[in-house]
Amino acid sequence: MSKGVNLKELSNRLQLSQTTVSRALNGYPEVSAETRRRVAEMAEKLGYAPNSQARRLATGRSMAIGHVIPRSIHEMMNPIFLEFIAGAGETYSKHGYDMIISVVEDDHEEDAYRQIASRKKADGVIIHGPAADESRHRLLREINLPFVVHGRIPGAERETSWVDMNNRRAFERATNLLLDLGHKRIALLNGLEHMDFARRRRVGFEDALAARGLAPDTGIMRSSDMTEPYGCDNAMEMLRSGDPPTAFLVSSMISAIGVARAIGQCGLETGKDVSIITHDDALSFLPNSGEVPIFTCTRSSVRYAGQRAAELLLDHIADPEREPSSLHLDAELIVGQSTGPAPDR
Amino acid sequence: MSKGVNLKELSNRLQLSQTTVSRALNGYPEVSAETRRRVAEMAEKLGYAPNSQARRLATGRSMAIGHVIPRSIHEMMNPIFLEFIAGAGETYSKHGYDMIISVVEDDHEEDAYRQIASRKKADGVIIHGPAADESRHRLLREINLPFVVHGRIPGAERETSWVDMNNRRAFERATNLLLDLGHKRIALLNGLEHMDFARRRRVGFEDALAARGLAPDTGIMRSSDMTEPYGCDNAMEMLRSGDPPTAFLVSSMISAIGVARAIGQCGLETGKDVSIITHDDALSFLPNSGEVPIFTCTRSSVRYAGQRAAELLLDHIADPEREPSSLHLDAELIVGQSTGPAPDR
DNA sequence: CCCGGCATCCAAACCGCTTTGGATTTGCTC
DNA sequence: GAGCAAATCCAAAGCGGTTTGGATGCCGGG
Repeated sequence: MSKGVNLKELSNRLQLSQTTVSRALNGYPEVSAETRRRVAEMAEKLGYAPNSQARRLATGRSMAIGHVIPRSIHEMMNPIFLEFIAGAGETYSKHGYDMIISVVEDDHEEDAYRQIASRKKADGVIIHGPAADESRHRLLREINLPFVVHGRIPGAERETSWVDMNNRRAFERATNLLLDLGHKRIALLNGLEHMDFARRRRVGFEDALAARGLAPDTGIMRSSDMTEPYGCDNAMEMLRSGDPPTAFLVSSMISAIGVARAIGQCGLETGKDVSIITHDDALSFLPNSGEVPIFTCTRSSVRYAGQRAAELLLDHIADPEREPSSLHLDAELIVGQSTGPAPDR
Repeated sequence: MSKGVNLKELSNRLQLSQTTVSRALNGYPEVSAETRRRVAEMAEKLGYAPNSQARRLATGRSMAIGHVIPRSIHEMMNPIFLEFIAGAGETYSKHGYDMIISVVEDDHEEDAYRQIASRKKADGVIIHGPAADESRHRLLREINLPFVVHGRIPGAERETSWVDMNNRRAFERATNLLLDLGHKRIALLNGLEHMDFARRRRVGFEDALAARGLAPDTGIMRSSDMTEPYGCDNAMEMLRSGDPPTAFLVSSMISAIGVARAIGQCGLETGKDVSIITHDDALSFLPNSGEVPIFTCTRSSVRYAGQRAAELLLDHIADPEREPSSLHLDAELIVGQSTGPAPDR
């Protein structure tokens, strides 16, 4: 455990060439078992660890994955992002990769990607929060930087690798559950609809309504950053209107909590007077579990998505010829305490 | 904007030596203005960007800061951590540093630090969530890796650099506010008290009580991971007991939301029947602002703390001889809607 | 006994940049 | 016009690994 031993010194001590020592440590075959043992022993004794910069330079691979996040991300600079990162990070460290995160000014995102590529800072990146009019994938292809999308890029599903949950289907099922419970007037508190995932969720919602011959009422459909007050304020406004909804379909637990607060403040009871279904990203600090979860929800672990997205990316880096491949995660529909039959009018 | 031009090629094209080109680009004085201009122009034209691995190897500085986070962090694997990271990240990119995050198995944390040091992966690290019996600072000192603590290490305040808020004072003031409002029975929902910050908050709470000749009642003091259900369940239990508290002092907005939910479920009104003061880390997705914030709170921006901690660390890396220095942030006490005079009994 | 072949190991080139230690030129002073 | 410092620029030596292209020694086969 001494400090700063490098290859040269280690090989000197062993009376061997750097070549042999390097090979012994990296598991190449042209080294005798006995020599390999000696090398390993001495390396351990001297606390040798290869300098990563030197190795990266020599191999030409940076052994790092980049995540660039704009400074003022809306939806993203939220816990969901961290949870994803945590999942991806597990995969990276398991494979000896580093995770580098660049927080950049909003208008420097493209620059950040270009730098990653030109200065060889990372071997690949992950695209977060694809928008409805996404373009980052073109840039990345142009600069030849491998990537995987968390979410899907509309129109480029075939040609890109991605990991996403089935947003449309999840919200369709959730809506059906509410309809089955007799709810006719269902509010939608969606995320920002310039984001692909929010758009898909909305389609799922509308499809379910349409299947029963119902038309969506834009008067009780909102789209915004999914904060707590967003949920509370909008729910409050709707509940106090002349024709209040009897159920809410919400895109995030955080906002759902706000909705529940509004319901309480109106003297109503969640799950009885008013129902809520929310999407649950299975965030660690916002558990919605227990025998009967607080919220009825569509659930899909973003952390898991992070792990898998990272694996996909590493696969593509290992074999650049590989065809794009994707993972479609299905959200569970879990019945909790926040839903009940529509109240008699 | 072509690809892969390196120094050698660039200097060939310019009919200059690599030395001169390097110097011109890095702003050294021994280059004529005219030459510098030519170099800059050609570099731009060919889209030259120095390979960061090579540069790191040559300079011996990795230009990166490490953050190691255990896989199953409790308190930390929460939005607070991300917000801090975001702040720190801004500072890093402003100074040309990369941020590398290692998510490691809980029992490999020490290993992670040793690797960062021995393989020269980062020039420094930030210690997150110091415990009451912290020891990471010793390890880091031993392996000679510069660091800054987010929080404080009890007993090592002098010898380490840190950025922390005034936890004790904040909770003392909050408690005083409640006492001034006539509350006699105040519950404390604290974070995990093996963490330094939680311990300090508790002391502040107890000090304020003691100053008025009151003894803390451990029957209404809890310490746990600051989740939403934690707040709700514990508040519920206390409110339903024979001698319920009239006010709650809570360590996190997330849990405070849970407390509010419990209050609602008991048919009581927050800010009237029961008061809440929470600490507010100013998380972007949990805004507690507006003319009159929802929660009365002690507020201190962790994002800001992240920025400053990063600056401190970079300063120390730039000048290793520098004495440890620290930043003590003061939390504001902000009155919102969740507090009111103690109800008559 | 010679030779091809395998098992081992090594010297040196290379990755792309920074930096040291001059060499050459230019500009002034006296 | 000599002398000297300042201004410019360059060749080459690292930084610490990986990898190519042999050497060397030892073996059994012919």
